[in-house]
Amino acid sequence: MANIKDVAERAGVSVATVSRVLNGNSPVAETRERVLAAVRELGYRPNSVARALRTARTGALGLVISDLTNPFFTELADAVEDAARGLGYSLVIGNAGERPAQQDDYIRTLLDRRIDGLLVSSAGTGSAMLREVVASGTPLVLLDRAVPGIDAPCVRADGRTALTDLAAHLAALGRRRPAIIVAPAGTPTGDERLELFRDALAGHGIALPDERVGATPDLQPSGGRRMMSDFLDLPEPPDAVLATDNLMALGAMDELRARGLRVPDDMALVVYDDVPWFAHTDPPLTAIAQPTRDLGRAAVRTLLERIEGRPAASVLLPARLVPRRSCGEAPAR
Amino acid sequence: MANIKDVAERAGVSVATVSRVLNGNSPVAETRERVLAAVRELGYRPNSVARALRTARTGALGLVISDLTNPFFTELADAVEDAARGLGYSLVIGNAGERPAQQDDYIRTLLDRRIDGLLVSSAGTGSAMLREVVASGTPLVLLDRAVPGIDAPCVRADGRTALTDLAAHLAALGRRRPAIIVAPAGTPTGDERLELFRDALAGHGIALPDERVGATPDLQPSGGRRMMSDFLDLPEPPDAVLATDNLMALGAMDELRARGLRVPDDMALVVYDDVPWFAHTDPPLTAIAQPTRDLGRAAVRTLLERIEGRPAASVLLPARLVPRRSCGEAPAR
DNA sequence: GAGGGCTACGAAATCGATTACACGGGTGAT
DNA sequence: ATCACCCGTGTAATCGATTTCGTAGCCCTC
Repeated sequence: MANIKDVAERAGVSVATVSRVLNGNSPVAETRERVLAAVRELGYRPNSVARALRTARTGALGLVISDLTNPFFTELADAVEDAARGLGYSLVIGNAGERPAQQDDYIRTLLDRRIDGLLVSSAGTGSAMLREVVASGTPLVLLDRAVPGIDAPCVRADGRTALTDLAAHLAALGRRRPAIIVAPAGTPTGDERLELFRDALAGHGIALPDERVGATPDLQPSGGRRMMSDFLDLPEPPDAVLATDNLMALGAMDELRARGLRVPDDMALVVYDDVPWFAHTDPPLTAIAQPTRDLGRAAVRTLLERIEGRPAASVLLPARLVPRRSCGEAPAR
Repeated sequence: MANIKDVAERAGVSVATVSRVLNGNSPVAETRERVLAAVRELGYRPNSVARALRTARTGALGLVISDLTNPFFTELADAVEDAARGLGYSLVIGNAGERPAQQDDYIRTLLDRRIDGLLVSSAGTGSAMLREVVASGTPLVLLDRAVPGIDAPCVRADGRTALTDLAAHLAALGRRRPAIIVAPAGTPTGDERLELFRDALAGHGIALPDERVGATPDLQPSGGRRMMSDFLDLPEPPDAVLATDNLMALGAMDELRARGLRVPDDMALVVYDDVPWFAHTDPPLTAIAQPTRDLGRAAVRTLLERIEGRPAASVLLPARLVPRRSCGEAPAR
């Protein structure tokens, strides 16, 4: 592949001139044409590795995502990728698969690669490597999941309004014994959703006792299914279940179907994360929609602020309730 | 961040020695300990940009995927990412979103970044930039979709056996009027699936007339829905439909539901790509499962062969029929 | 017409690693 | 005892760009 020296020789100028023409920094001479012609003829494309070394900017962002195969994170990654490209950045992606060790591995190699900035939707609360990121001065933005003790802006959705609306929705439909399936205790996201939901229900005089709070070890269908099964085995089973992750909701539906129970007649079901699929289930599931693409965009924008040296604050975008038919009664629309 | 010179000074040796200790190339001296101590104390990590410039190897692979939000490709990307990491490579990802122009854009920047090898599941048949990749000498492996005129190994699934089995399955269940929903004509994947299906059906004396072949402009639910609608409006509607992409199947299901038709009683439905979700639909959909993760692994392995200068052949892995309940009768299991 | 200020450009330093080459000193063979 | 060789190490070239600094030539002004 042709390099800048080849171009310089062909155009009969120095490499400095070639570089200047290409970066539009200073000159505007008639050499310009000769240089551009040489570039064209040789099919020259600057080596961005060399450029990165010299300028200390790689033009790449790192994204470490907790689980790429979870549709919510897929869409998030897609939005991030889109935004990054729009701003001229490439994206180096790492899938932690919810394993903190792997996440740390990735962060390390991304730092070695001198990415210009890092986005992390952290698996677990493992913050050892994240602390190093902060120490290294690499711009960092947390995505979807805040990490205690890490001083970096966090971009995520706020479920308060949506959960308040959901409580009202359930109360209006006469559901008195709600339940919730959450991530393991200690997960900031899970804890928060539980707390907000409980508060919102309290506003309608509805309790959410611990027996109707099911924590799964992982965010997988199997966990959701087991929790639903436990709920159904209670002396007084719930009449509505909120699954705080889309995969867990899938499992919960399986269990209902396996027992021959129908949604919404026998059980109301609500899912956190409005992935397109849920509009195609039978019945379409009432969902809490996080503004996924907006989150991705906002995260990249925030990261760029940091990269360019400006201060950047955390971003909290409202999630909203999307009523469909899984709690009874058609949505107003 | 500390660099190799800092380490050298602290250890009282030359940078060459530091490099050699770290890369295990030649020495085994007692300086070794001093160097390692200095590395530890300074928290030194080699700058891979500099290393890449010098060695002409970036340790990164590029993946241009046709549509990241399509679950089939999500899983494929995930498998590729996994395999790449396992072999010590990072993955720079680009989502073409089925837009050839964007695909070319990505390929260009990936080449500029001097990735060690490139995986492309090509959107459309746009091969201009792919031709350049081949010309540049960058190892290239095509994924899932072959591109005519591009001399590079292609890793994909072979649907022949699965479609033969499907034809038998449908024939055994008494379905005589099958239909197929495919990608636009001219798409190698779509054309091939149509042809194989038609051949397989012919083996059972079943015809697949053009009126029961629906081509959608895009691989989206909306297209699948429209095609299903067209089929249902035929004077003699089909009694079984094969959707050759999972998203199109979703749309097809929507249309059936909207018309109050039931699967499998009123219509048998089969989906290409066995994404986990289809096991959770009601009824669970009979599917043609591509060995997605194996494809990803094989693709990376093939790419590495090329990177290491060995010749590499195309790989064709068999897809298989996963009978569930959407064509009638419970699967044997 | 001399000095000052631009402009356009080249020479060379630089980024941070790897590596070819040179060299000093120890070891083993003869 | 001498020579060849090897081992461990340092010096310096190198990868391909960007950027600082210097300079030649030009125009302008007084």
